[in-house]
Amino acid sequence: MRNAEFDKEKVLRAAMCTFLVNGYAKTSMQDLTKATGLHPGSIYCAFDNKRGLFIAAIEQYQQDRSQQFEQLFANEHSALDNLSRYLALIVQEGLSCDATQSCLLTKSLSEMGEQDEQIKQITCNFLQSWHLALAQVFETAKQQKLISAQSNSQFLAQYLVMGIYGLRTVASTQPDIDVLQPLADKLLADLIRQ
Amino acid sequence: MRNAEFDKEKVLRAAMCTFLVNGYAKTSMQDLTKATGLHPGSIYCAFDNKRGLFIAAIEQYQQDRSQQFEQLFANEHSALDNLSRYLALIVQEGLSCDATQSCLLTKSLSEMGEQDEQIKQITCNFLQSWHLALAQVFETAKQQKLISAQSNSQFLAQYLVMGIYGLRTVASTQPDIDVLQPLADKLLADLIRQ
DNA sequence: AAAATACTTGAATGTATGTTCAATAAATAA
DNA sequence: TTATTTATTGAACATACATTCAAGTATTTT
Repeated sequence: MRNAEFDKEKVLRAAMCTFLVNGYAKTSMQDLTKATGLHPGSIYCAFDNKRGLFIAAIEQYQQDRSQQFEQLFANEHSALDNLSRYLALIVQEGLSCDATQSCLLTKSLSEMGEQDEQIKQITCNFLQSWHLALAQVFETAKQQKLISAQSNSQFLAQYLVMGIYGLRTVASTQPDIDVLQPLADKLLADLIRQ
Repeated sequence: MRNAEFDKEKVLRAAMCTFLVNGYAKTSMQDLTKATGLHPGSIYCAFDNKRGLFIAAIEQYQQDRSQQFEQLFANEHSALDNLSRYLALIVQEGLSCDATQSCLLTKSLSEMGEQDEQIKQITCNFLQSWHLALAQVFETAKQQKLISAQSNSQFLAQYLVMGIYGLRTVASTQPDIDVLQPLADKLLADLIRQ
């Protein structure tokens, strides 16, 4: 027996960044060996092929984002304050003009959803679980009497998801705080309005 | 002298569809010769190279969309009715599950914006002119006293742009009328609210 | 009609790519 | 220690790709 020498999470995050900057198709194995420090054979041994590494990177991405999400919402603050902080974070990411801060799930879905059914399934499932997590936040807001008891948490979460997708795209054309912050503010206001 | 034998607009729309389905990187010259009916040499003669054909296809896309937009809004109906019809169209496109109905500008920006500055500029400019056209619609709504005179048309258009970006992404994960229509309805309602 | 011009054809070219593999090294088990 | 298993190395491979080009064809100009 012999264990792998490399740190799997580090390798996956390096691959993740490379895929985020170049996209899947334009990321070469050479890019990946440079970014991860692994030789081709090691990548094929550990992840089967380029696509396998990509899928593993997507899964790592989801895990990292989920953990970040839980950390942000795991407190006793008002759910709406947490939502506000969450949107501020997304605005910040948009301002950074850093491709490694954008969403690997939507980017991959946009690039490959049409041609790779499995990757479409994986990304859609992860996006769906994000939607559900947001719905939970609105449920909490309801319990905290911050929004009307008649509110449809599911729907509000869907609307917020839509808004965040849109906000990220706007950020890619206008990474400007004076553009993004008012949009985020109105989005939140429209969500909590009775 | 001798004129090209092919119909340039037809060729560009065929290329457009191919790029929309496969993305730029995964569209091969072979795909393009098959889709357009042109031989490689003809493509290189008319458009320089694959990238030149891509840029020409983007420009054709913008022209087609602008024309469609103007047709939809060139009437004496209420500006809000026109907006409502416009959103219904976008919902329809989302339901179609047809990659050729999605937005070539945002898709190209997402795929290549990080690596090709010129394509980033072109797509951002076209998206910006769309934003301006929508701002004009809100100006009209203001003149028609359909929205408050204090409304910021520029901002409302930006918010609508954000919503449409988001709606299109939601459609790619859930092409379901029961998901998309309520989102479009709330988006419009939030726009015209005082 | 003849010359000139410009488009069309499709095979050929060189390059870049994802992948494989045999040799080597390291770790564990017997 | 020895045997066995598994990871690492990096050169080699086959393929697929964007692009070129020389020959052929059609149209216009003189």
